[in-house]
Amino acid sequence: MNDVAAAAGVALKTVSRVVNQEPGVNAATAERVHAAIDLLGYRRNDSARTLRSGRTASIGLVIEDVADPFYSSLSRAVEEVALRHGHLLFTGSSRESPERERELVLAFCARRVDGLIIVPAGQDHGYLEPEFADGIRAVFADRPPGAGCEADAVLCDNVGGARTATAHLVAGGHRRIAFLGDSPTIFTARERLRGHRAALAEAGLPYDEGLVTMGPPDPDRLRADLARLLAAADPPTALVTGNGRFTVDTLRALAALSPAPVRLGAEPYLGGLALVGFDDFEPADLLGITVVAQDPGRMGRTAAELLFGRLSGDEGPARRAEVPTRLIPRGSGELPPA
Amino acid sequence: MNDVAAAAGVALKTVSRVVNQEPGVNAATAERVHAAIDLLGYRRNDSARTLRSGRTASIGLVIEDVADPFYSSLSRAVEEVALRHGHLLFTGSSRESPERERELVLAFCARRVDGLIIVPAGQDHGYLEPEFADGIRAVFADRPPGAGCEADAVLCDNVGGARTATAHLVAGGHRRIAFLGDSPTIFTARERLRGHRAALAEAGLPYDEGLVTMGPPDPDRLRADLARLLAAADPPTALVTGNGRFTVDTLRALAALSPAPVRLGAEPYLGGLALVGFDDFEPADLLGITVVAQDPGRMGRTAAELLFGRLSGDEGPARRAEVPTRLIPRGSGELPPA
DNA sequence: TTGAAAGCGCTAACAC
DNA sequence: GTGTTAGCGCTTTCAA
Repeated sequence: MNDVAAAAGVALKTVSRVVNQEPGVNAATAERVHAAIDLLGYRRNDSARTLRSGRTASIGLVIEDVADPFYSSLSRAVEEVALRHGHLLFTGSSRESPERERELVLAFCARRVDGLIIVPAGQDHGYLEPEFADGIRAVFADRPPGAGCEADAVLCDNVGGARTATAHLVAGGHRRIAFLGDSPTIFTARERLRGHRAALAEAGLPYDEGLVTMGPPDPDRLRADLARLLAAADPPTALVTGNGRFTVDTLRALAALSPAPVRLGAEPYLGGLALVGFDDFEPADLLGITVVAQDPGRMGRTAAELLFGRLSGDEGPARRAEVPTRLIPRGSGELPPA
Repeated sequence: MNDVAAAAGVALKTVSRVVNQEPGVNAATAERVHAAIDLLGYRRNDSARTLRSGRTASIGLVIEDVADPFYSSLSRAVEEVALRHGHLLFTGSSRESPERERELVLAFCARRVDGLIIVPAGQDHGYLEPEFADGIRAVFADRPPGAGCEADAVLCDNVGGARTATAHLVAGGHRRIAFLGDSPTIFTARERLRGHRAALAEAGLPYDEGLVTMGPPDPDRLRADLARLLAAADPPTALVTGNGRFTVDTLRALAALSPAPVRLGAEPYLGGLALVGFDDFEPADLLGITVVAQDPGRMGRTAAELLFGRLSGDEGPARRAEVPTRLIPRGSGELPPA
């Protein structure tokens, strides 16, 4: 900037004004400065700008795994909003490790991001306290912050969605409905189970623990659990799967267990079992799978807009936003009990 | 840092040494400094560190779209390697716009990232010249840099993979094989078509332009093209689809066009049409779709490792790495001609 | 083993 | 409309 100023025969500050498009610079002077900039190939150093102004024009996003379609859709939406606000985006995957979540968040904070969007893996966010005191803002997405941490959160209507899924099957005449969910350590998994139970209770159906299996996504375990369920004296006639990955893995397991070839569409499906998946996934339409769809794009957008609201001075108590779900019937959830 | 130094009764520089784990600090002194750090809740400001030292310990990744499974897998691999090298990752999606690609890259450069991994949308990378001169390193992934830009690139074996796909169908007895690809403005689409043509030529089969449709991913266009192909006097007996999105959209179109219910597995499939898709996608196994799989994770890892090699002083001429493909037979590609 | 001083490239605050 | 000065928080260099 110094060199540019010298080349243009003006003061440093004038160059700064031109570069930042501040008003109050003579057009002719600005022209000379621009010429000098082009001549010298000058580009502003944002690190210095950041250091001086205190704002980095960047935000950090911590998710579970970029390669998971749910989170990558969320990422895209966040990226979109960030760019519209002139901010750049740091991304990191926690891989469901509280340790990594913390490291990533703190690394972003050390870079002095203006704000954070966090899909928390851990339950304790006390480590954010000093950052909050420093003025960093955070919005939690998909899962709430740990107890004692006052921060905005954007959540899916997990209970309502799961209730809808189960109620849909109940309305179709099913009485024995199995629930295959993620590990109960995960917030969304617990909430969805709650919704499932609520639907059963509303229908006056008993809650049978033998029809519930929850655990980390391990195809082998899932297949074993499913085989056990189906071999029982009184097997389920329908399944509710707790997220996109579980739905696909369940289909794989069923295909492996099924004697007859698997068929697409609204035909008798997978040995007559009905299925409703929580969370939509790419070719669920081709597979004829009924789902309760989430809206990761909307979740990301909502979280990002909430964050930028905070960054532009919106104070006030922590907010909770809830993103609705939508039942999409495609055949598998409309099969009558065998 | 000043405050910490005062609290610990040492000089600023000593705090710096402790924070950076530089050798040559008395254990007792370090202890006092640590105590002061904890007491004051001090965290280093990386912006200032960056400004002074000139290294940001961050890299920028520009891809086409985070929400595309191919690129999100690539992202995850890059992220993994970056973290292992103690670097943070800026991510941005160009959305196939050369304009946006350029803006993102330059924004990352203004942040003084140490290096870049770019999936280029544009053909002209002259704008990188001054950045290269400044010491920024770039590795291109999935597509090569525009002419005149000397930079490393990690590419998929597009020609070989497409040749394998078509040759596989030829070996199965097919003589009329349609190719449904992405817009010819895209490098990979052109290369894959080349591979397809090479396989036809090697089999002594004619190249029929009427069996090729290329264009941006638009389901309606694809369906119209497919309807036209199938209604022709001499329709194809097999299809090669040019990427994951096209494969799924082709299946959708076929399902819409098909009078009979669509079936999965090795059964007569989609009116007897055989299909090999370029690029694997999540439940292709469930759908029984034969594919030539790419390896986005390996591509991302290779690109990132190449970049970090450069960052640690590896000079020398620009390199090209090629990531192999793998044919995965699942039924749809093994159907005989109708 | 520790410290003092200079300065990275920029913007804020205030002259003129 | 333009310039001057100070200083953001750190690392580098050199001295003790």
